[in-house]
Amino acid sequence: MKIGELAKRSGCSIQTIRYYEKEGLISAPERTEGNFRLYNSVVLEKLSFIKNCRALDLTLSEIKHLVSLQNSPGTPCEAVNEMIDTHLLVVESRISDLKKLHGDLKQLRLKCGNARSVDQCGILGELLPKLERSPSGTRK
Amino acid sequence: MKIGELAKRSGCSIQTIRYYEKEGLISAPERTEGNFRLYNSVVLEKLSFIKNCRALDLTLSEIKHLVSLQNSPGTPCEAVNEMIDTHLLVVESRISDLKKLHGDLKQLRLKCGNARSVDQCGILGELLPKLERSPSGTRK
DNA sequence: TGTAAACTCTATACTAACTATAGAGTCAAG
DNA sequence: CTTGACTCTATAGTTAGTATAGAGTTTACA
Ligand SMILES: [Zn+2]
Ligand SMILES: [Zn+2]
Ligand SMILES: [Zn+2]
Ligand SMILES: [Zn+2]
Repeated sequence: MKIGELAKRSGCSIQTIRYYEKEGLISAPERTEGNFRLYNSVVLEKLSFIKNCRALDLTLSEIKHLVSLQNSPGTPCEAVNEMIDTHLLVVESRISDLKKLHGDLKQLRLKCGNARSVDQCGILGELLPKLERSPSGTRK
Repeated sequence: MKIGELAKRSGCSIQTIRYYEKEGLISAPERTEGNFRLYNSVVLEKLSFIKNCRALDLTLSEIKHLVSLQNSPGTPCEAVNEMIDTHLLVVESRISDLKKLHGDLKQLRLKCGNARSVDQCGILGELLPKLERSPSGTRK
């Protein structure tokens, strides 16, 4: 199987497959005489594993770690659990950041109805820093 | 005020200020004889505006758009409202993606207790592609 | 006056995980 | 034998900065 077919079957793009190879997530395959990569179906499983991990937003470096763990089957799997736990914490904190952001944006949105002009826009006004507005005769 | 003082007063790093200048978010200031940037306090307001926008996770390109709107005060502010609305949608979809991810991770975490070995890890097992497991005598 | 410290300058490389070329080579069909 | 589809490597771009290197400038102090 050449890289084009692997791409179709795995759902990874050709460039992504070459990128994973360069990053050491999958091993370099044999080549044909003409220097084309030649894959067997085992790599499909590897790519599938990587896709599953990426769907959980694990980083490539974390995935690399998991792959290397798989290659030492006897060792305890504690590190896997810890990785997932850590990852959960990251995701939770991202969610709470985004919720705060969402609240802020909602509130900001309320500051302006339609059809004002830019200089009177309630949203832009809110984004500007709060200044002592000099009421017209005051100076610096 | 030279760039170091501006950095302290604005809370942006020196590199960030130069970066914003390069990206056209703030205008290039005067220079001293020795080619040092010289700022007046107006730029503090501009940086503050940018920081407020970044806190809402608006992109630099969106902020650039807002800045250019501010420079045409007469035009209607509809575009501002639309930007915030669009941004809200993006944030909402990120939140729901992350919630799904969180659920998936939680469930995955349950697949493994402590103290197993890597080859029997429930989490790794879950991440591997589902295969017809050949029960030992079966072949391809 | 000399010089050392602190500051600033530009240009470049790095981050993450790809994507998108350019330009060259390979292969199969007609 | 040529066309088209495929593949190769190397390089640049994406975002919003951060972090250098190496050079020049300014300030403080002895
Ligand atoms: Zn993680
Ligand atoms: Zn408005
Ligand atoms: Zn946006
Ligand atoms: Zn486990």
